Amino acid sequence: MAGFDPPGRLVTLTDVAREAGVGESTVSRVLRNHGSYSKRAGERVAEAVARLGYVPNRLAGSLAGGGAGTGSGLVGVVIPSLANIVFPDLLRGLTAALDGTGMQSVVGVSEYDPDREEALVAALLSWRPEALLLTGLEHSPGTVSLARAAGVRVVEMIDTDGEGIDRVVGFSNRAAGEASARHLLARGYRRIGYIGLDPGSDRRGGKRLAAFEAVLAEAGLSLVGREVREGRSSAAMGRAGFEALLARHPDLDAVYFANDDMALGGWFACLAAGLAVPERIALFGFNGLDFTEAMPQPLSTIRTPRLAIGRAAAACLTGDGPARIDLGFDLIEGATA
Amino acid sequence: MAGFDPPGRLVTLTDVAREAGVGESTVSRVLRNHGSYSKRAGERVAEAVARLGYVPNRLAGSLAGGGAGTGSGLVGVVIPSLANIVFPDLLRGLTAALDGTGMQSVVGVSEYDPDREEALVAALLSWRPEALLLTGLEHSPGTVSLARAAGVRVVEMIDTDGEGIDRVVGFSNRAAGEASARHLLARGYRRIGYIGLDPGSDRRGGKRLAAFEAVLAEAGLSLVGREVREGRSSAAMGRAGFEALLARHPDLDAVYFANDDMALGGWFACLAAGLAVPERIALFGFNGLDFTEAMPQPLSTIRTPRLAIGRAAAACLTGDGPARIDLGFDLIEGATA
DNA sequence: AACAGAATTGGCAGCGCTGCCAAAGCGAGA
DNA sequence: TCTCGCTTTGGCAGCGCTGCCAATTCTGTT
Repeated sequence: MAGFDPPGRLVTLTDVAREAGVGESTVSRVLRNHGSYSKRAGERVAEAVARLGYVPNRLAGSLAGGGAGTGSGLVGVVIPSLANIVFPDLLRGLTAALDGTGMQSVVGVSEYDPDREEALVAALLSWRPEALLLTGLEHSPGTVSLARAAGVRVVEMIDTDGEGIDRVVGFSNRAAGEASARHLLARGYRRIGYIGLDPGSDRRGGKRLAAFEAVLAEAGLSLVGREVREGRSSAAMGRAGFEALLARHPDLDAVYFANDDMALGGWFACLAAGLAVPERIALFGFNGLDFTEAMPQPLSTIRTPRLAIGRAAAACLTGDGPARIDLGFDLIEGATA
Repeated sequence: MAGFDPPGRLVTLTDVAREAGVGESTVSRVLRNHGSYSKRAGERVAEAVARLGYVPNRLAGSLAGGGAGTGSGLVGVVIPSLANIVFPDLLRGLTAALDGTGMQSVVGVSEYDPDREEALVAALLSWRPEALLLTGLEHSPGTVSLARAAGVRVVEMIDTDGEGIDRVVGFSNRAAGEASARHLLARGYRRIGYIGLDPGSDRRGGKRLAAFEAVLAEAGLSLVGREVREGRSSAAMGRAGFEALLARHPDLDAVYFANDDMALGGWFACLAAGLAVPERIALFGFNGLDFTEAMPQPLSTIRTPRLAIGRAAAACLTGDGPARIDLGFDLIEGATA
């Protein structure tokens, strides 16, 4: 039952031309609706295509279509992870915007490893994509030179704090960190802890934290304690981290989390331990994931424009927009801080 | 600063051959490490590649490489959504398994629309992928005939309840629904409600529900009430649905949710309303998402082998495994039912 | 009916690469 | 030194399609 009608050759454009009784160029023009052709030719070709079940070969089409410039219809995308809904959200915005343009994205997952990112970029470029979408601004030198030499549009998504290769779409993680700190300070919290991931791999989290600490320093404060974990962030990690941190620093009055997943874990921990939030201890997250607003106490967090970033990145591919698009973020006051 | 060194032609294999002072075929053999060549030739080619910054053109490679069979190195994947972490998990398993094989996946998102799925399949097939990975067993006739005519391996993921086109990898949603019902019955719950999505689009959820109801019927019971919502499932939707359902049927003693996100929303609703779980009302989810185990009361749910499905699907592409792989699922007793 | 100008059409080179094949290089035995 | 058998090499056709160009077929005029 495997799908093998003719195990051999697939239907080609030449077959369609023969079947329709027209020339190859005419078929090509009809199929792409490019150039002029008669109504009659259009009908005959459409019939032949239907009869033969022709599926165009875009490998050939892209190869033929003027090597550089005309475009293959592929977009190469590198994201660090699929485990965190943030990146699928990015892809969602992207594919939604790409839908109907005839472009497809080829996705690589770097697992936060710059070397792997470089390998992926090389692999993706071998498909001669029309554009390359990367995540963040930190890349290996090899990645940068590959991207530059490719002669295609390069869009770096999410982070706007630094120099980009070509186009940059995102928001300022630094500003997000600062806003978080200012919010906590304004609410009167002074004994603040942090729970996050290894800044070596979580570059953007590291930027937020640095900005957060800078604001604390301005106020003559510093983090009371921090708990940094390795691996994939999760509610379980957030809960364990929170419990460990609170055991070390029972006098904390607020905790800043690297993201909402971990913050949810922290909230679970409070619930389990009977700690009043935010009276006994305040929680502040990052990302503004869907579930936060359904919580009995909506999580105080920062909502990032993930879909919009994906969409804007797609828009960059075609238009000649600005080199840098800052989509900002929203501070969600919530009820946990 | 855009990445445009030579706005015109990119480096080709012919350039490398000239630079290295060897023939094109030799370069090709060296680069693919296929066929025999001297050590000296290998070195000269490697140097020339490095010097020129050559990136192979796989469009051309795949086109040349014996049309059918030799393989393009692309895998076409269609998933219904990126908004639900379940499908990124699938991709994660897949890309992890594909990593190092030189294959890349091209992903399309159908948004649960069979027509869109068909369009995506056609679009993906135009890249002459080596395999086509679909989600679920329900497809439009057009999708099925396209897939069959393509002459490539077709793998349908997640659901094993029904006939597949070629290969099927997943678990039985029917069995999952039955297991959920048996669990609730065994725990003594009798007045059970359901909160889920429109079964027209959520086919697999519909299968689970049907099986769930069949088990209830065997025990002489039926669902006390159900709340079916449209759109993207979320904790907020689960919470709203739960509150609506409970308002209509205050005597419910358990609720079966279409997935964990909605169940989390239900749990939030209980927390907010001060309803004891599971004493006053029990909650049962589906999927076994990460956060469920970090909850103060771990959610009672069914853990689905999403990563393993992705991995197994990747394994199908190469090997000649069985037509159907059932990876099963785990019932997580949890503490909410 | 003849003609200019526009619309439509087919032929064919070539995109960059791989597979095939024949030619060349090489070492060892006669 | 010459020949045999193996390894290594380069040339070239062709994958399926598109772009270009010249040929052909219309149109509306005069």
